[in-house]
Amino acid sequence: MTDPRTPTRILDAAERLFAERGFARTTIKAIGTEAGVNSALLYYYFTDKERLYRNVLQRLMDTLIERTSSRLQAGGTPEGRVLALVQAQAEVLAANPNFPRLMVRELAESDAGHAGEQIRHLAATTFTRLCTLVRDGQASGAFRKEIDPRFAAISIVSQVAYFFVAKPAVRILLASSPGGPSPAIVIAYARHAANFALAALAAPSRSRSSRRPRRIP
Amino acid sequence: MTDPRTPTRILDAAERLFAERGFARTTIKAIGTEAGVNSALLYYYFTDKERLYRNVLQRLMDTLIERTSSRLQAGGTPEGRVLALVQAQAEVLAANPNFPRLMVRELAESDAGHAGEQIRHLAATTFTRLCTLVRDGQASGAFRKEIDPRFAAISIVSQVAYFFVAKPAVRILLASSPGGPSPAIVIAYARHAANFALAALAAPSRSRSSRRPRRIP
DNA sequence: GTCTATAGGTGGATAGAC
DNA sequence: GTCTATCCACCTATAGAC
Repeated sequence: MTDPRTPTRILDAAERLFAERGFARTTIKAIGTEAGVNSALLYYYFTDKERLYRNVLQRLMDTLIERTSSRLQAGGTPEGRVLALVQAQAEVLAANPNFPRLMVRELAESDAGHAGEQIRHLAATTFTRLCTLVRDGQASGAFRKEIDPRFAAISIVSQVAYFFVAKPAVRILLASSPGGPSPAIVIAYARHAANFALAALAAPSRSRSSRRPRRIP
Repeated sequence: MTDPRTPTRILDAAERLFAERGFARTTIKAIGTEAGVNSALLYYYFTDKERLYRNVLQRLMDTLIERTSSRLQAGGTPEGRVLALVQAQAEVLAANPNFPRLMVRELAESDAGHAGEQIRHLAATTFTRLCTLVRDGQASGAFRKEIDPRFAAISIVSQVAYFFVAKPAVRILLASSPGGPSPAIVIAYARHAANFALAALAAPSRSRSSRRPRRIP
């Protein structure tokens, strides 16, 4: 029985299991069972386990890039664009809970990773884009100039990314349901993160000499 | 030949390999070789692979707790204490590069983790402590009251934690050496992160009506 | 305490029928 | 395209000599 949905089924199952258990602990047989197909089929479609894994990652990255880049076209003030980026990032990660887990595993794997190159490149691209954005804001006078834009980019991305990675711990702090924080909380957090970043970046209003209390040099 | 340093050697080797490759991809034989001892000895000292892993994690967590709690006794202003916490966290993570990797793996593993409970508890404790600290600052008027202290705690921890997790990507952005960012950069980043957080938290100076530009409600 | 040898189990991958 | 059966490599864990 030829079923055109078989490859998709396999990818879906593989994505779920790889994210939950990691590459090594996930068996081909388990993926087959989860997908409801015979495990020998995985070889027919994806040659071997390694390639299957990379396919999973690639599919995830494609949707990520597609969904964010459409949200980032709109110009506007630097503040508005930072805001849009943070929210787009939060939305995508919230919609694909498997992505942050897989991504973080790859990052943790450093050099021994399966798809380290793809992932590192993606992360670096996000950082770089944000970095430019912060520089623009500094040039326009909206953001404080003493901040290193590269560091700022890391700070901003971190807030959102880590929220999803550390979900189990966050769940305890927020006393939220076992399935992770509710969509409402995720949205609230994303808004908080954007505000937090903007408040940190904001140039002091040119009003007074007593600018801003105690910061270290 | 009885050698009292054997258990330590094993733990050191195991820590390195588990952090690099993860639990499943790390073999008992590889640990033995790395430690320069016969692999059967691992069973003599640690019963089985699972327990060895938990011992590695436990040792790491003990040093983490010890080093940070000593740094956190000192009272002071809320700003000073946030500062101290961020820097202590950065120092410990920088000194034990294996820790963030192992920790993040466990977090990613969600429920299927080997030592999930320990790790989640540790993370939650850190969050909770910071959370209280932010609340104190809000009570004293040093920090803005509209911020949810739990969200703030997540934002603050994230900046530092993610920096170490995403090292490979950060490396590209910062164009730093293959061994990861230099100590000087790590210190600089830690200072940035503390400032970033404090600037975001700081209550607006009670000077003017035009407080702080464009924040979303 | 340390080592050798090996049992026993698991999982990736292939051959070949349908 | 899909399934059954199976091979083979590898790894955990133990038995037992020294």
